[in-house]
Amino acid sequence: MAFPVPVIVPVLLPLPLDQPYDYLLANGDAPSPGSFVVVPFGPRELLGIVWSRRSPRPVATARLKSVQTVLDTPPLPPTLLAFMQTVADHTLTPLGQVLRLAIASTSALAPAPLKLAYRRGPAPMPVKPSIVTARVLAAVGEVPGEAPIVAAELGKRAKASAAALRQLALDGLLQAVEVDTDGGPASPDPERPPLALDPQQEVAAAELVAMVEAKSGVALLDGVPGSGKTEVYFEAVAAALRAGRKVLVLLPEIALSAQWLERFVRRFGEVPVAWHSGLTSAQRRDRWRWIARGQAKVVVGARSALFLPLTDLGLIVVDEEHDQSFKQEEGGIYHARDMAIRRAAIEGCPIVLASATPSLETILAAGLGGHVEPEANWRHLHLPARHGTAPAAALELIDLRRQRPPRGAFLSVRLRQALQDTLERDGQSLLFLNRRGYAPLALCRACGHRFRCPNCSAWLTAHRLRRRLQCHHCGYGMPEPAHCPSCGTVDSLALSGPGVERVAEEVRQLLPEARIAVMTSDTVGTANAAEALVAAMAAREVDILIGTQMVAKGHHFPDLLTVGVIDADLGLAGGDLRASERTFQLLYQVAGRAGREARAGRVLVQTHVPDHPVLQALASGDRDRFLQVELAERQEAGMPPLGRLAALILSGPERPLVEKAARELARAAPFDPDIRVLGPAQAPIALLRGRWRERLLVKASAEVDLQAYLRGWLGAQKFSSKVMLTVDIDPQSFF
DNA sequence: AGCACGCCGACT
DNA sequence: GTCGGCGTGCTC
Repeated sequence: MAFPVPVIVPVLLPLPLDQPYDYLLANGDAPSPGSFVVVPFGPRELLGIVWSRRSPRPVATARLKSVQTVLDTPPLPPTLLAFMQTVADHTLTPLGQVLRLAIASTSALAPAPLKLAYRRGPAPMPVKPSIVTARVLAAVGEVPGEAPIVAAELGKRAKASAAALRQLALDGLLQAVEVDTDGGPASPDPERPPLALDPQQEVAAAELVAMVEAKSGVALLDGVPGSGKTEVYFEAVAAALRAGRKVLVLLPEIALSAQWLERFVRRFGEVPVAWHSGLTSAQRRDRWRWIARGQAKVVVGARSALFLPLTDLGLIVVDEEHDQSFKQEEGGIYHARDMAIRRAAIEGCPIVLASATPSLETILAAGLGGHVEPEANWRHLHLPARHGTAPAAALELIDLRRQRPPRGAFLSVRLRQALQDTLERDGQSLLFLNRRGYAPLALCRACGHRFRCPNCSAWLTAHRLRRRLQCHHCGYGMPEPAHCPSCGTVDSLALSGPGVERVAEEVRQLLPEARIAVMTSDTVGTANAAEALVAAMAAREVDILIGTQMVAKGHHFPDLLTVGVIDADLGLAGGDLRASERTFQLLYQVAGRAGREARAGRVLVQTHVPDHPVLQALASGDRDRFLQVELAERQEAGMPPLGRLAALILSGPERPLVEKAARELARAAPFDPDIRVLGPAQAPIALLRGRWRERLLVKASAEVDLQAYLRGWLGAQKFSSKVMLTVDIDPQSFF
């Protein structure tokens, strides 16, 4: 008989700590790594997980505290633990902070509460039952011991109140029981007939299926909007399901729409398990448990789904892989696409990156740029043709320097005519302007005072509908002022520049009979509202849709004939590293909305710089030429993806302290011939949410171990507690 | 991340 | 004379 020997278990806590702490467990067997435990930590009690390796700096056994509880929640799988370590190493984020991403919510760990239900009780049927009693007894069935019915459901079916049911239970006519109603998710069926694919799609699908069978590989699935990328990767999903393995599909939050789910249901008969920020805590709890228990076969979610405890993964898909929203900027900075590639490697499964406008990183790795050989195990699957026979939309640049819109207006004559013409031909139009609100600048007509945010270095945007001035970087807002706070002049507010609300106003004056809708995060706050507007558009209840980048994402509107881009130059300003790439992707996606079925569409792009390479590439429809030029430029500048980059951001409420810390940090940078440290310089938005920001850029050649260099440098640094350092590996934007 | 312990200003 | 500010440091 074995004596219960106390074991030492390392426990990782969801705090910004880089190491597990050791605890004692009194009764023998150590729980497996990934198990959930509650431990005392200083004066408090915390939820943590058993980690896979001991703390590197052991503490005397006598000083160890004991694990308080081992929860019976399924442990996080070993592959997820390995993945968490990888993410921590790559992003220089403390391991414990990465754990926070994997523990969706504490309530996820509680089992679903049991529900009150009733079945037929032992008491005999009364001779003269009341009407309600008769209805209830008819609903539950005659025989005691039949399957119980959940109280709420029974009440609804028999039109009986909760009190009436309670009374019947007291009388013994009903018997109250508690039931577990969590039956798990529906199972998508891979054996249903696949959707019709054309020969090129068949070829791509077969390659993906082969990758699923080989359990490895990275594929760029590259095809214009409407080329059927989704249907193609569905066949890889089916192959993984047939092999009894599971699938994770990552989508940008906004793309996780009813339209995507409908297509999935059409192929697989059931909905997948969706994971996104809009779930209620009960939904989150149930779904997390389905996934942890291995019941969820297909999980589709936004970037946070990457940390779900899926086991037996047979395939990961990152759809719209170029999308900016895959880059998480708060609470641990990581890029979901890059991390998904690492998770696939750890899980031993292939990964598909789908996009009509792939990121330069993906283009380069797939060997498409012609700059370098493709990385081993990468392949490029091209879907050139549009599914169906829609002709590609013609794209026309409108030179605003020559075709100046009327004073105070933002639509050129050419664009106005196109809208009118489209309306007369009974087609739909879409106007794109990546600017919320009415006007990006509010000023006093009398003294020129400009309204700015007190917490950020940014102007306030005027929102006419709400009659407010609003900061788009923090929550600050104020009512539209009746008089100027600077000179006191009454009614002197002038609104300058266009926002979508103002464009809507202009269109309304121009075409009073048109049905107009505005789609921005202000007008459609929830996923459901966005869904409803998309449905209204698809049902031809809207003639002209005006929106921000929300409208650029994969919606399908068959009668959309005209797409107008109000200001193509917006994204090009600012000298951002990825300005060209982003603008190209966004405008290409917007343009892809036009004329997707039988009728030819047209795309009109207003610009002041029609000669800009991005716009020339768009006009010629030559995506690959744009990629060549852009890659060559990045190579010249030593910028990603041909070089490596990290941004160090110091921030804090006191400007001098932040500046001093930044200077000292730069001075402490170790010398390395392959690395250049630039800065410090003020971040483009120097004041953000009340914090001053200074930035350093670390540039290295592609072969350098940037993380090792940064660890060596930053590990030795001490900061005042009023200054915070954020490390952004492979920064996407410079804000 | 909390929370405690530790040194300098305005109050019962 | 204390109450309390938040700056530094620790938590197995």
